[in-house]
Amino acid sequence: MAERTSRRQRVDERHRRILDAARERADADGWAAVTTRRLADAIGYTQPVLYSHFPGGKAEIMLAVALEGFVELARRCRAALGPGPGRAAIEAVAAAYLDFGREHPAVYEAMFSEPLDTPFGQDGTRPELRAGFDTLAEAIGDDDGTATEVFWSALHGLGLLERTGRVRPEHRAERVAELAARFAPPSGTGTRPPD
Amino acid sequence: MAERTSRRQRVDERHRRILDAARERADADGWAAVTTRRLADAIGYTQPVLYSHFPGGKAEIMLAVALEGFVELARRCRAALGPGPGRAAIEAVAAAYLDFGREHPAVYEAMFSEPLDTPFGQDGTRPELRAGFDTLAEAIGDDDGTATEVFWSALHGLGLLERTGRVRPEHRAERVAELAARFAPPSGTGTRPPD
DNA sequence: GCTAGTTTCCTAGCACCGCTAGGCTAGGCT
DNA sequence: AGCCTAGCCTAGCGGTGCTAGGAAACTAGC
Repeated sequence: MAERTSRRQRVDERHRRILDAARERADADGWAAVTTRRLADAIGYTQPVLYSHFPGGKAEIMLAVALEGFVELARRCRAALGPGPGRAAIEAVAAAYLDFGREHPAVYEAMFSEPLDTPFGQDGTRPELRAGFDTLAEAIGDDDGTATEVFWSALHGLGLLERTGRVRPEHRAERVAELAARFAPPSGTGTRPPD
Repeated sequence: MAERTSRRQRVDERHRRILDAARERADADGWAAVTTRRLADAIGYTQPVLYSHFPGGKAEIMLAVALEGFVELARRCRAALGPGPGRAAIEAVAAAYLDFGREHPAVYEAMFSEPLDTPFGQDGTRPELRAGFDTLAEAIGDDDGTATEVFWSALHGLGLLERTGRVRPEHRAERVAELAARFAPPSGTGTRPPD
């Protein structure tokens, strides 16, 4: 019995090491640099071992990294969200969101750039994918969903355009402030953009 | 002389066929489906011929497709922009922008998902890359640039999240309306979101 | 201790990728 | 006629994701 537990532990630990190696390498050099051979090398085994953990191959590994990313992103946004809605809360959540995207570009890419067959529409969506969206909705005081979708889109676009150098890097704070001003709830401190 | 012109014409026409084949195949099946072998087959030549037109290989072909995309996207946005700022103009420009992204997903991807070493910051940016941005700025009546960057980010994010199925497809019109309401200029018809 | 069966892992190979070196052929020039 | 150049193709490099099949090690029953 202890024998079997030990075996299970070894398998689990290897599972973790695959995901950690994939995430770190991808965040450092992009998903193209994550190859099955390098990944196998990183964990001290050969390619086929990866397929015993992830039969779907590289795509399934990316999906697993993405799912963990959703949990982490939601956790960070939740932590940044203060007691109630308002511009400060929106800015804090936005900054947390963008920070995550900047720190883990490849995880973020796996989360959002791939079609990801699992449903995302608000009905059948898995709870871990839903938590981040709910936090964004709470930040801007939206209960319909449309405003949250637009707010989220703006965050998503901001992170991507910043990463690919399409917007002025030094104006990041102004953009976050502008975004918060545009999406502050009507009854908040103010709805007009600054300046 | 006519001989040389004819030769030049043949080269130019082949150049065009490469770009057209790449764009069509990519928009239909994604850039991963655009391989140098298939591309060479499509134009009736072999692989090395591609490299006489585009020494940088596939990356340079994608860049060329992207540059043409910038021109077309700017043209469409400009055409959609009415006489002056206002919610209707914003909605029209936003719809034109999103339509382009939906019709040419791979062109759009080449335009914005790649790092694209040519500068994008407002100083040394090539005019064809600048035209679309200027149109967006004009639509929302912004002259600073920050609001335009955020507006553009929202459009960018909307298109991408829509394509990857992260937002409810049937709410597209509501999102565009919401976006226009949030970014309508202060002196416009109204600055409050609808509903 | 010995054998049979299972689990675990690696070797070797497939088809495909982007890309390139080198040779063949056809045409213009001297 | 002979050479030179441009244009194109054949063949091949190293790398990719992925998989079939066999070797080795470990477990269980006697």
